[in-house]
Amino acid sequence: MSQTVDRALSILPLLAQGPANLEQVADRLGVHKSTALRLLRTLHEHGMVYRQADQRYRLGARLFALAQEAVENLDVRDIAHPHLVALNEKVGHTVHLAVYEENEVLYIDKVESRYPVRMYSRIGKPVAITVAAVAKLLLADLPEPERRAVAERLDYPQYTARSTPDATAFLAELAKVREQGWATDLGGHEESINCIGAPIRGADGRLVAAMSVSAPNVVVSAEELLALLPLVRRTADAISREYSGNDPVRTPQDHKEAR
Amino acid sequence: MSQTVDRALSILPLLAQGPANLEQVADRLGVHKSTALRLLRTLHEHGMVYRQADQRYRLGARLFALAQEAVENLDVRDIAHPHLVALNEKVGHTVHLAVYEENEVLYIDKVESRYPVRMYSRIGKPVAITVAAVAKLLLADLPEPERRAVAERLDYPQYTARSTPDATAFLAELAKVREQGWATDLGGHEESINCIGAPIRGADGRLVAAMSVSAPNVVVSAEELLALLPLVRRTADAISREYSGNDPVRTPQDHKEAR
DNA sequence: TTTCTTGTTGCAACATCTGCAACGCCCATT
DNA sequence: AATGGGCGTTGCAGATGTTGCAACAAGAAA
Repeated sequence: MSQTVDRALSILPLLAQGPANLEQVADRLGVHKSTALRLLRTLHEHGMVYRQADQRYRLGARLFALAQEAVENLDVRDIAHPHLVALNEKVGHTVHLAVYEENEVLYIDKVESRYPVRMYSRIGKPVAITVAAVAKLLLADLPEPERRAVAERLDYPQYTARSTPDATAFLAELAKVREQGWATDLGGHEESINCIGAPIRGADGRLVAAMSVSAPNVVVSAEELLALLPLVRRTADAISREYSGNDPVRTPQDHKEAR
Repeated sequence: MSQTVDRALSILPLLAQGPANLEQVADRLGVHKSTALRLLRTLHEHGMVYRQADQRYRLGARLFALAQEAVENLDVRDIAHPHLVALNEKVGHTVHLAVYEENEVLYIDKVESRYPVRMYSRIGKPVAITVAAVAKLLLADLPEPERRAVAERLDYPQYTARSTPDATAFLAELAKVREQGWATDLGGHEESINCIGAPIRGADGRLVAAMSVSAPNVVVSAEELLALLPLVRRTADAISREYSGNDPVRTPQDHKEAR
């Protein structure tokens, strides 16, 4: 749409491959040296490119400062909430959103079941970390040494007969969760409540949050709840996509062709 | 230099603060809606901005990908990382790696403390330039006129009672740092956190980066931390040697494993 | 329904960008 | 020291791309 900006932005992926001097940039852009120079100057003023000692250009610091700032200001909740509501309207059960932070898993959003039977959970409250589906998902994503360290540091309260008994069992469960990409809690926290969860990932593939659908088995059986799994996973994936901004990203070579 | 590109790039930091709609962007940019629209479209085609469900714009995935590459291209990081990890394993405290670029000092790598007490810092984030040990080291290495110019241009926020008060004090501190070849920050940024740093030099003797070890004084006193200085300096020297390729390179295979 | 708000498009005026050619600087070669 | 080549930089005139306007479209609110 805007030729000048288009050209300027095309410089960035080019420099991402490695440092380049003015002439190389001009050539690969298909413009005159002086044009490339002016574009690079503008990029430079904004800190998007950096000029190293040998006068060659490479990507600049502001790029990751920007990315960093954006990530900090990005709230999963904002993005997830409408999806959670939509899911809740479809299935009727309670929907949770949780994040991992400093050895804890916290609920950060919740859409109440439309059925009168409610469960005990609250936004901001730590999750029952050894049994909840969202906790399993979030912990399963930790790098191996930390995962093990956390698992061994935890207490394993026997809420019910189905609660995770100890670190060994928990680590095995985490491995399974990691493998299959989803998690359950079948009566592990409260005897009569089942729960299925799915992961929400950021652009780098790491988990940023996890969501779950919970229902007491007086309303639906565990099997019926599990039938909702594809729906829950699709929702989680939709949130992931929106969160990481992957949606309509074109491949770099599309640009030249489209011009 | 280039108005169009200048405007387009000005949109990015604006969106980094949070999502904005067309009109907000146009207003804050001081241009007509249609102009802003075209700029945003161009940014969009390059994946630099993303349009969320509510039509508002935010920074896009490609920006993050580029930022990622930018960080990876800073190759001191590749070499330093294994050393930083090793040091962290030995002392347990948080280890930072930082570079100077365009009047800023940026963290480009960090290995977290194994203690639960963590400090507020993040890769890609600008360092508190007037107090941080790594900043003192990097600025002390600038040629005299530039060093003075930068020092006088800076603000001197009084984070704590021990923060560097003004340019004069800062220049004196830099002279000392230059002299002794290492630097400290004793409660200058956060009252309870101390920090010791050492320089990493390229083949030409100029600084290419600086590293530091930080610890809250609830864990170790300033004196205990200072006792680690020889170790920190040895680590920095090892990185310098490997980076400048002067010495028998230690363990080439470490890189692949650590990355 | 009407009324507002917000995003989008076509267009004519013109400001901005472009490519050129000449210049200057630095380094390598003689 | 002088010469020559490589590369970055600058001023300029022409023209291309960009701008702001005003009108339109679409959706939300009243």
